[in-house]
Amino acid sequence: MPPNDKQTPVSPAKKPREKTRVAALGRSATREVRRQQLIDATIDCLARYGFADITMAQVAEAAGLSQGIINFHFRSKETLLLETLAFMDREYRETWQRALSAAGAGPRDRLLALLCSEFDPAICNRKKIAVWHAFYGEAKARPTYRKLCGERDETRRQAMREILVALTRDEVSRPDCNALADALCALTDGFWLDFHLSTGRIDRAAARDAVQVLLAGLFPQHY
Amino acid sequence: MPPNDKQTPVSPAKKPREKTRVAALGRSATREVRRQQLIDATIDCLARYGFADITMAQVAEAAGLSQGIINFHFRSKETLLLETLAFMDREYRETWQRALSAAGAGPRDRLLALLCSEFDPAICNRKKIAVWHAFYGEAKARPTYRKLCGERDETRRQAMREILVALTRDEVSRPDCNALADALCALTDGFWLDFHLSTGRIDRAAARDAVQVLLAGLFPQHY
Amino acid sequence: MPPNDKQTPVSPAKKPREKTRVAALGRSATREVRRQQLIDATIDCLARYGFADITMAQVAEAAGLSQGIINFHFRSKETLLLETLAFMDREYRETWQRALSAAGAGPRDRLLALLCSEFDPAICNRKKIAVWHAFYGEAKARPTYRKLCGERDETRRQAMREILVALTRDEVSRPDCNALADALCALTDGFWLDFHLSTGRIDRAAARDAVQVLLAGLFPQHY
Amino acid sequence: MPPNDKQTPVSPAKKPREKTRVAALGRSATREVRRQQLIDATIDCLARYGFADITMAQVAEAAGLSQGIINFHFRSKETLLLETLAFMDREYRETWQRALSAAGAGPRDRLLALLCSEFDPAICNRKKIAVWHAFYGEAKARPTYRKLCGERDETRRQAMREILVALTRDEVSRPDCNALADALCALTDGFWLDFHLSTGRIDRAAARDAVQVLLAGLFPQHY
DNA sequence: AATGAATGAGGGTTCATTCAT
DNA sequence: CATGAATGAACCCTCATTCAT
Repeated sequence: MPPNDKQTPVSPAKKPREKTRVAALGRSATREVRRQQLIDATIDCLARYGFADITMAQVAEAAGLSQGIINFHFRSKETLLLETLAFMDREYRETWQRALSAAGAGPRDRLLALLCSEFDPAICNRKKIAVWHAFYGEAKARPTYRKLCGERDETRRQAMREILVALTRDEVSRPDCNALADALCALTDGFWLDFHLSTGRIDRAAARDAVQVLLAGLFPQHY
Repeated sequence: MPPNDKQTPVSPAKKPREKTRVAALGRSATREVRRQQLIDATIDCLARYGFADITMAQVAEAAGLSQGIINFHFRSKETLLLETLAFMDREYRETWQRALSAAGAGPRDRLLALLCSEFDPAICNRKKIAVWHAFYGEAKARPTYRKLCGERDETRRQAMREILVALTRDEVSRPDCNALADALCALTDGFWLDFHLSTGRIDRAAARDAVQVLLAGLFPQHY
Repeated sequence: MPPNDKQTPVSPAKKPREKTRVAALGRSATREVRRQQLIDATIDCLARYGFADITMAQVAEAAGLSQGIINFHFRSKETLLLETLAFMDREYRETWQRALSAAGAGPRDRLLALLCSEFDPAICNRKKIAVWHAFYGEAKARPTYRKLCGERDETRRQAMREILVALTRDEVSRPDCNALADALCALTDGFWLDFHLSTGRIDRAAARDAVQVLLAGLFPQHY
Repeated sequence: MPPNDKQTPVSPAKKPREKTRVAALGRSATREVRRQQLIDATIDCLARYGFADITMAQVAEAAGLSQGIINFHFRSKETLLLETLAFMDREYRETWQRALSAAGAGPRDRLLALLCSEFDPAICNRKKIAVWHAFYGEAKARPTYRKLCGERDETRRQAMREILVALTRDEVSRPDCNALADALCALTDGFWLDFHLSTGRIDRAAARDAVQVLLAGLFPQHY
């Protein structure tokens, strides 16, 4: 099971030439529905064409809507892209926070839950990973992107630190939890890059296993 | 010491209007010199403007040359970009291979050398890292990029595997060296992303230390 | 009366800077109207600037539209040029076919009608002739042009042959109708070139007369 | 025998990368030799690429010389083109004038000689005809070309008129020699266009025959 | 709300011309 | 004389954005 998969097709109906393009959802789809529809299409197109080549026409086409509509629902291309990033940011945070909530109070399980949530198919799949890297690629040039992505990581790292502190509370020679948190976060980010660059040489399960090998090495009493 | 630094200014003199733009190097700079000059400018501009916004005019300006010259020395924008990636690929490979050569034969030192070479300022600095991520960001959309980057990683991973096998040869319960190699490679890649997204929260030394913390945990008899 | 004339001015109003350039025809002019508008402008510009120097900016300006519109309605410069040729081809064929239809069944009148239709002001005027020669000039380099022009001529030549066969049916020593058809077709083509290269030294009427002199010499019993 | 043929190859040696490009002719080829070399290459390229697409680089390449040399021997592209036209003009005039000189004093033979000289392979071949039509195509846009081509035709037409006057001196009802001259000149020009647009449907011999059919019809007592 | 024709700035690229060697 | 790297203006085309319908 490589970390991509079903990946919904960009343009479900290849010929939207029939009169009422928008018939499917009805002309009175709420504002929010339309916006999400466009954000989804943006994610598809970003994965498919990349940041450098994506065009508003492609996004509109992928959404089954007309050219001009993006500037109606979003102010500009830049806004659409930013809100797409914001959406992915929310989705990402919710994933690991939900995993933590489900894990209970023990640091051993919480650490595992936090690490494994990185490989949740909802966020860890070819398309989403490609889009994340598209945003990373622009981060240097666009401070807003860097800030958002940086904060996202920092939040997770902070959670990681706290769990590690709890986990190692009773150890005789406590390790540097900050460094460990940095390393564990880097670890999963690195696997994402691996997913992104290789074509199926490693899958989510293998990555998860490798993480556990490391955990077992680091915390033999816990894993 | 954050992992960027001196970063030579893109356009030192903002006024190239004086007659002989090319006077500095002489009109007869060899073909290779001119090409490298343009590749360097491309790296600067990619870091500064990103893949989506880089223009050939910017590159030419940054190189202190005229617009048309790029299509003279390279065939097209695409070619220039590709050769820039190829150049960075060579530089990267040479860095860790040189480090390995210098490390001698012992697996303990070789592993450390390989890991630490990732933090060599020559390749691990804000600018170069930004450029790498710019290429990563386009990898999904441009198979050639993905292939190059993927192969680069695979080569290093293979070296890592061999070292780990040697290192753990005499252990009673040998760990999964493939998984470990994956993890250690992911680890350094993840730190690069950290460097890229955060603004100075971690530096090369800290990352190197964190790696050693991990090594100490994993191979207490060696580190 | 030289074979050009009124030649509508390329850019009637030199100042298209007022907000709604397209106001005259309304923004919703049908697709076909816009296309024809651009083809007409292309004909004007081809006659005025020649194949080597025509630019899409000139055509758009001549049509009173904006630059980008050409690539919206036609795919490329090449397509616009080709469709312009196709339009002139249709117009040309319709002219002589209409003349034949109007001429009745007698070969004597049909021959005269076919020959005279070449001098119909609708197709035989400075502008159109210049455009035809612009296409002829490119025919060697662009097989599509050559093919279109060649077929156009062949169709007419075939009609000419049939008329000549009918005309000479009862003659004792029948001439070579194929050769005659070739010659008569070449004759009018040659007059077009004469119109094109000379400045008013010969006009449509004179050319028509010269053709009749020839006919009288060749078919004294008919003309 | 279609009216093209041997057509010397544009670039005899496909790889002029060997050091001394100019070795063949020697570096000290006289000024005139170089100029003619470039004019010949221009004729080749005009036939091959057309007026719209010919570039100085192609011409230099076809001549086996380097880029910058054209602006050395001719002032500009425009000058080169103009001198190429002048060369072809001279060649053309010399051909029919030589034919006339060889024909003796009798108008019957002179008329035939003048007409047949149009089909002399030296000037009537695919390449040269293509080049002539390339110039014709630009005639409307470039008055100089039109003037040259127009005068060329007028000179020949004048010769034609004088011969026809001499030929018909003793006829009872003398035809309109001006109109006849126009027609006969148009006739051969038309055949050139036919050669140009059709691919081998007619050859020089057939065209010459067709001309003779016409002459026989017009001047039965002479032909 | 939605459409899609229209706009026009800006990009990559070509190419005539220049000029140091 | 000849070379070919270098220049820079101009071209075709793309595309975000606007706006009449």
